[in-house]
Amino acid sequence: MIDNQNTPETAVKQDELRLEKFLPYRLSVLSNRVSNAISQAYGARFHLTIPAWRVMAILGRFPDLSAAELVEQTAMDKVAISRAVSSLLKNDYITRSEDPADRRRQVLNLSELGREVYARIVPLAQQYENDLIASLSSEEREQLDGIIEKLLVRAKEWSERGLIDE
Amino acid sequence: MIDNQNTPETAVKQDELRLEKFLPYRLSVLSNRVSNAISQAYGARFHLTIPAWRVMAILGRFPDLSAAELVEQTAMDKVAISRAVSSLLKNDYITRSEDPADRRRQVLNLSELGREVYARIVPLAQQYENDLIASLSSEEREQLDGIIEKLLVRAKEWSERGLIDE
DNA sequence: GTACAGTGGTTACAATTGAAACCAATGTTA
DNA sequence: TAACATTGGTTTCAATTGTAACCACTGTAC
Repeated sequence: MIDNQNTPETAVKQDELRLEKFLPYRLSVLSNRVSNAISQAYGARFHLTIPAWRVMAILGRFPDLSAAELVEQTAMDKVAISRAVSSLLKNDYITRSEDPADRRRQVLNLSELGREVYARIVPLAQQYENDLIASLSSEEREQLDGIIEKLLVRAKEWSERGLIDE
Repeated sequence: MIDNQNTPETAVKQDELRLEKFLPYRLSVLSNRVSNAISQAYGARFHLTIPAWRVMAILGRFPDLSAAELVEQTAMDKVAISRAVSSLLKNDYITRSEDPADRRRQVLNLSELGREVYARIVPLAQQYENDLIASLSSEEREQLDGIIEKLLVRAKEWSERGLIDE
């Protein structure tokens, strides 16, 4: 429908932006498609939102965390964590206990039920990841790993040290 | 704060998910950080949301599109496009004219002002992209390009043909 | 012609999200 | 000890987003 012939690969004006090749845009499309697909898979089965599943995924690996430590681990904001935690408590997927040493702090863990759900979702998630990278060679997978790591470092610097030029 | 020593690279239990290495998660964190940083840069200066800027970016390259064609190009949904278009009209960043051949269809274009803004944002966006990939070698940049393309194809198949196993 | 399906686009309403205000407990300074 | 800043976490309210219903117009079948 859209005539592309006037913008051949070899001659792009510098003052034009080829959105379909613009990395931030491609990352956004890719990430949204992937997250939506996966969350449909487990969301329907276990009534989990993306933030809630993330909290479970972290607690599955690192027990005895507080909400603040979850914030630190996930880069999610504290309100999102708070809501995810309260919905997980309603589902009985996690437990919460007071820290006697600091009565503001509340220690979170997967419940028995939560561990069961976790154990069922993990292979599902891994299956999606495997399917996603199925068309990559093993060299490409290693390359991707290193590249993403570098990009994450850079993007984190932006959020910590402020933006370019400012 | 979190003790990582009990999960060395070399020995990960298969029934655990190392979220910080899980590709969908990393993509999400990366994409959010990048989009937020960039949109802060142009959003503050030009009162543009991410969807609105995307519409401008497409119209800057492909004039005379209708809203439906924007949907096709961007993979955004039609409501988001409609809202972006109406806010851009308010800003006088785009123009809208009826298609005499089909009175439902409305043809969109950057206005004079819109072209000026576009011309100022494009280098800004490119600067961010360059900064993001600054730590990649030129080989890595090419690798990334090809890899993302493959991943996008796969993820698109998910959204078109339904999920794995279903 | 009139019916009726399909398309372009907007509106309405509910769910999700984010920013800021807030409460309670702790730490720090004097 | 009293004052005040800090931290952990929740609530409130407004902005953003997604789904579905909707209106206007077009194309096709009869």
